[in-house]
Amino acid sequence: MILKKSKNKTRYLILGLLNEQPLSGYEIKKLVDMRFSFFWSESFGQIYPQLRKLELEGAISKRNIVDMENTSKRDVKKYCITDKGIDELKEWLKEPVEKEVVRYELLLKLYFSNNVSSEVMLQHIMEFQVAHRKQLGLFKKYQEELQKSIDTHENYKEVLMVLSFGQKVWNAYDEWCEEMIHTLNKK
Amino acid sequence: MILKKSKNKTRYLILGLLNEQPLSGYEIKKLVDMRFSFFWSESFGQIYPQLRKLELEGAISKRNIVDMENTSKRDVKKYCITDKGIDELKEWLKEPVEKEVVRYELLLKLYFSNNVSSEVMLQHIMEFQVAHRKQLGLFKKYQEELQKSIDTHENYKEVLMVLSFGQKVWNAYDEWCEEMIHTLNKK
DNA sequence: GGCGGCATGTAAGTTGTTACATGATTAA
DNA sequence: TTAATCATGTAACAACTTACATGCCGCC
Repeated sequence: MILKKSKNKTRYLILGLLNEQPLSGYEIKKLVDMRFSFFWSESFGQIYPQLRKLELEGAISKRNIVDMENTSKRDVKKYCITDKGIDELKEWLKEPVEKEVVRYELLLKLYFSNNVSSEVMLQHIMEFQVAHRKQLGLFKKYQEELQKSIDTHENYKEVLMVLSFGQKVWNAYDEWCEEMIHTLNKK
Repeated sequence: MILKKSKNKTRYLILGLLNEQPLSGYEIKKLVDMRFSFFWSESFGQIYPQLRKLELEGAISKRNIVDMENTSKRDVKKYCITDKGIDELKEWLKEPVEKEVVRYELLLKLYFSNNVSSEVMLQHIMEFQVAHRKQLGLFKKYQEELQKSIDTHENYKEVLMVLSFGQKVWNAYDEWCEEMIHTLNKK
């Protein structure tokens, strides 16, 4: 009987984030959208059920907070990581990284694009460039912000490395787009 | 009543490939694994049912071939694209490209890696580099091969553009790995 | 005789998205 | 008062993987 390991990365994403600070499901979603969106994504439909599962298994614990701070009566469900959860996170960090999932619809279309006028591909590539340039601008902003708060971040070096990856790769995207736009315009 | 468009890209992958030449399900899988693996993937569990669906809808047609060429009696199911299929392919090519799916487990681990010794991340990054360097070497080989058979490829320009994307991005991966290995070794 | 590749397919399970329901609070 | 945002959740669906079943062929 082989023990099947969970391929569900949502689990470890939650553990990783809760290891920094207690969070609610909603806050996790927002954090991922803001910080991780260029290399990761999650939906509520994944987060909430996984939170329940992790709690049942004792990897995280729930604290119903009646929010003393701002006198609002709404109770937010904040989750904290447990020792068991920390252990599981560390185990996962040591395991080999699985091959990343990438699916570029742009390249699929480009490959088959001899069936369509070159203006169409030009348009697609220009849109791709605009979308990714927006992200490219954000990397610098994040890096500067991070510099200001080096002391409060125990993992600022790691975050810088992640941002550096983004910058390098998104820069490659941009250069490629420039070349392709040039090529297609000559046609 | 809003018409829901198929987000299932397998459909268009099949149409695109069959527009070049008639193929069997098995051949489609092999082709994707060889040519597209750096930006796309498909499994048999996606291909075969989609072939059936496309045939029922009249976008492709089946030819049971008794394989005259090599005297084997096995019948291979070769599929051809129909005019209806060509129309659908062209329509799809014109539609805006959806945001690509990317999920880098490596970056997720890196982000949380202050909880684990730096040797662990060093190992992960080195493995990432080796795997991607292998692909980086293939790009050049493909380009050279393509040069030899320019005349027989009506879409060689498009293929070159796709390969150029791979080269630029995989090169960025490699540079980033080099830097990170350097940084982590100093620790 | 057995193994690997060719070839087609399906069933079960997992993963992930989307749309919706609910309701409170906040800001225009 | 109406829209947006906060906040939690679920149900239905869609997409995708994995493992298996089947059987042929060729080769060592």
